[in-house]
Amino acid sequence: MSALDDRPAAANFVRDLVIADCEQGTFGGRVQTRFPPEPNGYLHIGHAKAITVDFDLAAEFGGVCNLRFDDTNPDTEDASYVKAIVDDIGWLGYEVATPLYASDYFLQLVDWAVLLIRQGKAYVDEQDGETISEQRGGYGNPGTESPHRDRPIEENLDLFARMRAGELDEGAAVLRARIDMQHENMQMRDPVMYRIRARHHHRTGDGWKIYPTYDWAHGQSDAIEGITHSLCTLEFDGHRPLYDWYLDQLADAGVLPYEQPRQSEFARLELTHTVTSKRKLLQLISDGVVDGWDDPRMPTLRGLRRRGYPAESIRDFCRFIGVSRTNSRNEIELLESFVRTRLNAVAQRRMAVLRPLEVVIDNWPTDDSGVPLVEQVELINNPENADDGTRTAPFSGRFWIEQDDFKAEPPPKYYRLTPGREVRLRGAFFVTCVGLDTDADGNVERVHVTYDPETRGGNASDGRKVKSTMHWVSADHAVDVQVALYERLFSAEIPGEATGDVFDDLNPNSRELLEDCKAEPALGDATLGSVVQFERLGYFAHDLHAPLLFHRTVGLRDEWANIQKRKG
RNA sequence: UGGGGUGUGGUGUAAUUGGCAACACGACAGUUUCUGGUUCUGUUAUUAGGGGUUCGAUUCCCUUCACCCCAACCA
Repeated sequence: MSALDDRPAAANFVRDLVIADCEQGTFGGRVQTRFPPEPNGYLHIGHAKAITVDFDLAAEFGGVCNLRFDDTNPDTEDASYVKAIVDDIGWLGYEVATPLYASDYFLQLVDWAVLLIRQGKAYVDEQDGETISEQRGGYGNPGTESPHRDRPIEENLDLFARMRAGELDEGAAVLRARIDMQHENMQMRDPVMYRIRARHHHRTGDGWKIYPTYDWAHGQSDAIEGITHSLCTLEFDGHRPLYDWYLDQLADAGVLPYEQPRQSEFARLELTHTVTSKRKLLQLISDGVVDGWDDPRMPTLRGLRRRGYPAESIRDFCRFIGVSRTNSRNEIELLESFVRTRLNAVAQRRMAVLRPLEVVIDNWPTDDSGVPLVEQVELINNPENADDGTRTAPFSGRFWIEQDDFKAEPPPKYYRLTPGREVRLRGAFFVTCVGLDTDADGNVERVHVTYDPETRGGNASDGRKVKSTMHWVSADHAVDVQVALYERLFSAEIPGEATGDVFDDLNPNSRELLEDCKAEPALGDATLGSVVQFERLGYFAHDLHAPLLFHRTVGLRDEWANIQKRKG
């Protein structure tokens, strides 16, 4: 654990609740949480918040957090997602001893359902879904009771057994809790506990013909595992009375193995310029807007990872934004600031030129046969970390600079290379612009400079200063690389706010692939997946597979860009 | 239409439960610097509105308003 991880957990209402429970001995001093994803999609930044809250809270109070797959709907779930989710959680930095599955409790759940039937608290309803829905009533109007609501217990037992045995067709019947069709909370109007679904399940195979609903499975799974604090998002707030009702019945029957767990809800994470809805992420892929779940523009953990976001920075962010019940949306800039903070400390510096402009040193020395001499200059790997040491880079009479770093006619406050001005080439020499070559259209093709041999290493012996230090890459030694530049996937802060359709706010320039970039030779020794800083440009991640492809993780804070933006 | 939830700067969270509204991001102005990065400093708020109780209210009471969630055999 690094220094940033040591900061005390921020105050929040859930943590206060846990502290109060510990003081009062509510759960015998135990704290146990769970993260319950449904294995039907990939984890994204929103899940990262839930994971961080669930795992950190348990860890802080000496408890454990279970990873439990909520695999109660065989229609959409798949084993491949299970694997990816376990993998992503591990990458985020959390240890999962053994993944658990709601499907492991199917037998227990059925036993408990039978218990409720015997107590007259559940019944089989043979009406179709549409009828049941109509009878549920609406906001303000009470529901009406099913004609099957008062059928004899033996009949319910028999019908439920037949549902389970596969003797009834899909949709022919459901098991319902017998609560209150007049209840002002819709969730309490005799909710469905089981539906008939003769499907293959990724873990239980073809044995089950009925599957429990979320509400019936979730709280009971919590109880079986000994969960104390069942944390979920705000939209489940209305389900809490039902969560408690089921557990109350089982507690009254004396069958719960642990203290009765409690559910608390907090606001989900929303980010500006980002969508996290599973449906919309899927559509981005199927429409070909992005390349897949791990496209560096995706808010998925796999995407962020490929983009170069350190797992620690995601955790820092999730810890910092807090836990509350206020619907809110965090600025993506905050996430990026945590990424920069982490990367600034650990990323080694390298030089690369994205849009090359050739510079020739007119007074550079040659050997007897007219070949330019080559100097090796020493460069610091990371000014933030002396232990990273130094490296050398070749320097000769021709090099590349960024097109942006030269202006024939400089705008106000521009202090990079311009005719007549002297600048420093990082770690090398001072050079002064003495001329330029242009093509037929007047575009700058090449810049001519002279260098001062007395400035070797980057300092003038007479102590004179220059306004600007620029990065460069020796033209005769450059490594050709490709760089993918990324901007926000959605240009609007709140995608879809204006028209109702998030896809109207897609940024057409979310990716720009630069094929003709020049990098210093040290970049040739790629460590796949690692992140470096290209000096003055930003942080760039080596692709996981292609050694000479770099993804821009995030740019450096750029005051010059702000100055230009302000001028419009 | 009924029920539930939430309102603190541009943004997100705090405030020892009635005592100078704090932290961070962003923005702006400086500082430092061989990265227009980093560092450091400063500026950026009548706590949704209106009443009340009190010496004193983000906190307690009344009231108005705004936003979010709920009528899947999804989770």
